Amino acid sequence: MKSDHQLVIYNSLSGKKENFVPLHEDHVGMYVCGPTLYSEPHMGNMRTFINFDFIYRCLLYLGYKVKYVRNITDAGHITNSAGQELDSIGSAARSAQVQSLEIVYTYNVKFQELQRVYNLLPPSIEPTATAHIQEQIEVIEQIIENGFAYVVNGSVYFDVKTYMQQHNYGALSGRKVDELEQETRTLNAQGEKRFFADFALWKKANPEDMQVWRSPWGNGNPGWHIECTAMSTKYLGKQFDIHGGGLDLKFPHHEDEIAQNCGSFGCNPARYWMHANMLNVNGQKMSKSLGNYFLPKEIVNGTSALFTKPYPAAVVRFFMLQAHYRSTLDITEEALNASEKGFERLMEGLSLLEKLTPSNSSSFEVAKVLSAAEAAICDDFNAPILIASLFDAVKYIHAINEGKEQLTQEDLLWFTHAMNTFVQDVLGIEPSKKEENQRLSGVMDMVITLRQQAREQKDWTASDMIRDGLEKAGIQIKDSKDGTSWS
RNA sequence: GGUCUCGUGGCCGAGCGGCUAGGCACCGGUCUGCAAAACCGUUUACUCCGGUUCGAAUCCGGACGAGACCUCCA
Repeated sequence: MKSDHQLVIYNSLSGKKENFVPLHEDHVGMYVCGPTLYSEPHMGNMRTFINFDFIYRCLLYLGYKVKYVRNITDAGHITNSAGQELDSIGSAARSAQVQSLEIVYTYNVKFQELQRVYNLLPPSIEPTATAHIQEQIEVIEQIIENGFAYVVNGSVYFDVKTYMQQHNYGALSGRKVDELEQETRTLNAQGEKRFFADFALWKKANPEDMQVWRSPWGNGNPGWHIECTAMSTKYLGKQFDIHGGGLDLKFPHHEDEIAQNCGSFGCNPARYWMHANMLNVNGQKMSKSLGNYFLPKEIVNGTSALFTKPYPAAVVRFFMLQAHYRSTLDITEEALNASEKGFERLMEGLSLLEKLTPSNSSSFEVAKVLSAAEAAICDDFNAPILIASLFDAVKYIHAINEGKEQLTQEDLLWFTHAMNTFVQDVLGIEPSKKEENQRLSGVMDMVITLRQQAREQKDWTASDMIRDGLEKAGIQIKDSKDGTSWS
């Protein structure tokens, strides 16, 4: 690790910030629960992926060699909370009258495209559940062998009661099983389960299931949580450094993952559990069931009913990083507009930085400005503080430009390189690329010359007509001492 | 109902015992033919009531309000 600051991470398991010490020096293994591809991920899903992408980038910045695994759920999850069975991938496929494979493939292509648009670094590996059925079966067999699961009528259930004799079920979510029991006792038909809190590791196939695999217990589907245990173990080992996901996965998904890992390999899979908070719309969690969601592509192409205009993906990303990953974030047009302005200010600062002229001496310490940014990264990946420190740096950039502050050639290069690293590599914000349209710029040069002539002749009517006309066409004229520019 | 989290200025959002967060908006200024843009400066705050403390937005207790999880969910 190249930073002077000690990296501190908030661990959901302990509820505290802890010094980060990787299992293997300079290496980090990180597993993040990815999307379920029976529909297109919405903006709330994207926030989680953006947050973990930022965390991934921070770790890389700090000099760690990171193995980042983010799974893709393409196997149907079966639930039977109230005796009602639901295969989400299967249902979507049936209604669309196409094979489930086709659905999953279609959404996967869209998801990959979204990752490019939102500038997410590709994970080291993106394993799919369907390609790891064998591994899942092997983990289940191990759990059975260890006595923490039982087979009933072609299904396999995790035996929470037996598990609790040796392990702490509820360590992550803070749930007590006897409390859970009081809550659920009245509701549900226990069915095949021996104990209400038991959960399915393998579920016997239903006649209408589209996805069915062979197993030692007959044809069926893997349970909802087993894929993550199988894939994280395969690619990162029985224990690794960081396990992340959305806050809503804490219980039961992550709790059950811990149980499965302890039940098969005897240890909690991850040393640090990290949970990203939700994206809210009007104070409520964005979710499919509430119907208050919009898609990441809709905000970019301006087709979301919530917003009056499109916002570049980089602006949306910037907006999200202005809040800490552990806080909820409310998305509104007003807030987005504020971020867009700030985003432009930062970008203009960066482009001005490239044009600064060096001096013989430096009037301030570059290291001090940069240190604040690095400290923010190390303090539980505090993106908003990082951004605030970059705005502080922008003030210095303008001061240098106005001759109020100076930097030597050497310091200026250092400053420039660091700023670009923080913005592009760490925040993952690509500077807005000006579309270099040769023909348009030729025309604009001419129009500006015409207007300049009118101005020199004090023909304000003509000059304002040109200015207003361009404004209507979405081109803004900027007059300054050094001449006129447009954007 | 149970478990938990949160309530910060016009908006979004950091901070989490003493030190300006930041962005946007507002206001003032510089610049300008007038604008716009840009830059500079700047006002406004910690839901309420108690307690601990020399000192609390920050810790403790209570009230009110909001949200999450307990069911697929990032």
